[in-house]
Amino acid sequence: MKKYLQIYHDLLTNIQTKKFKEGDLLPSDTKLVMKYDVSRETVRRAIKLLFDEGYIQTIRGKGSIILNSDRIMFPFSRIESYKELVTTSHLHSENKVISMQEHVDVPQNLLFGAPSMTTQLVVRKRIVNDIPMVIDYDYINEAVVANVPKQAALNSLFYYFEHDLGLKINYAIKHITVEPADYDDLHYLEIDRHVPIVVVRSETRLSDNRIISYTESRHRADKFSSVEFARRHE
Amino acid sequence: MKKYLQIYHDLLTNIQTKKFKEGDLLPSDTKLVMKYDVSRETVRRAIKLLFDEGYIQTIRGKGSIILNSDRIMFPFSRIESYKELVTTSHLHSENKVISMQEHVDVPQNLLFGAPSMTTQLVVRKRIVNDIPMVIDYDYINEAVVANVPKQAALNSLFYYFEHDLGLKINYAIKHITVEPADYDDLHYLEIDRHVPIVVVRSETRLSDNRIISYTESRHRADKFSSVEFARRHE
DNA sequence: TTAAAAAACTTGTCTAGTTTAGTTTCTTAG
DNA sequence: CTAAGAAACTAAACTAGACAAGTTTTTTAA
Repeated sequence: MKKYLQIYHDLLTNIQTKKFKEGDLLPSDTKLVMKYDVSRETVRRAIKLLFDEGYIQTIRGKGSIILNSDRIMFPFSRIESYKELVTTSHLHSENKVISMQEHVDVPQNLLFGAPSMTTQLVVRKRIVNDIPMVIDYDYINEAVVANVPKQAALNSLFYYFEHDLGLKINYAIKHITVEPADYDDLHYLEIDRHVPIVVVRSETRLSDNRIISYTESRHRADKFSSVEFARRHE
Repeated sequence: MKKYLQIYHDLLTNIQTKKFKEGDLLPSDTKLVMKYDVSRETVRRAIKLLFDEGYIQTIRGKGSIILNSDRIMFPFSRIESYKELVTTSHLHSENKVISMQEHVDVPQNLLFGAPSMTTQLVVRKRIVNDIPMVIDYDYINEAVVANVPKQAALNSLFYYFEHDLGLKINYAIKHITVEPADYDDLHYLEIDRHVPIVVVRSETRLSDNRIISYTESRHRADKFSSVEFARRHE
């Protein structure tokens, strides 16, 4: 395990379990250097990660203040935020596979000009506390993943890609719009036609920059909520 | 000027002006070290920034691939994305001040449990290409900023805070929901009642962690669009 | 007692190296 | 000509220092 990630996770756990309280100062670089027996740069990498993700606020000459992290839990600027949301908030969640189909072309409006590819289409419905919340259309690149078993779709596609296939997912670009509900939305989400839909269209890539999937997630807007943390650079 | 920021801006300019083309490799660390006559760590800081913001994809052993940066231009996970959007896309934009009022309490739903404060409320309307797009309710902390002149509200509050007052804006937390239009939305945005509103409620802080403002931005959802870049950490 | 100066902290930036792990290119043996 | 191996490259992680620029605490002088 990389040292700086070890330190990062260690500190993060202390923040999330409130061992380090909001408003308090994190141990200084020097103390962390002594505690973990690493160089200062390594400590600073861990600190930088916490800073970038909005867990702390560093002030020169003073220290690193711990921020309220309860509020920065459910951004969609995280890949697969949905699974995280469900596990961290102890909701009862269910995945239903609506359909699976091989050798499908990716729709033009998902590609944003990129060249097309043959994919396996997985359509799923996510139900939280017995309320249908999201319909996901996943177009999985067949050049990368041969054939997704139904069990993987029921559980988590990302988990299957990373743990079972050993693929490294690296980043995603997400386009967010609000659109009227279409026929399938009405049907699968069991809403009436004046409920708008938050549509998140994304392209996901591996660490070698190959595209693994295109996804269209359709959330019922009345139940939709997201929190973003934005830091300013000079 | 900090060296790593200098290098960062230099490289970014080359990417944005397409001098470095999509799919090409950035000059290697060693070459950049020679070009800018700095240490490798300094080069790597600049590279890291580009990486974090989604401009490049680094692959160990290979190099740093330049990604398509046209698509990662308009996220709301940037503070004051609106001004950026307008300037980079050469739209004709106008700011109208609807009202200004001193000694106002911040509404409960904007505070998220934080203690209240006295603020100056500035209500504005943003018009792009003659279409009213957003209503902004800015509650500006009177303990930080004495009295905002109307001219600053007409131009840009952030510009006024940073350039005229020398304040350093550091980060913001943004809550995004979709809600039905209220009476003021219908009136000021000139829409009818079935157009939903994307509501972005945010808290903005300075680099010393003081709150400078709470903002509620109400966008007409049919014209709303955002792009988020999400990188995965282990 | 008070106020100024000094010391001891803090984070931020930077240097100059090493080792590790991965990719690409060239060379060499068959 | 081909395939295997070596060499030359690439980024990633880490070390051990330096000095700068702030804040806080302690000491000193009036």
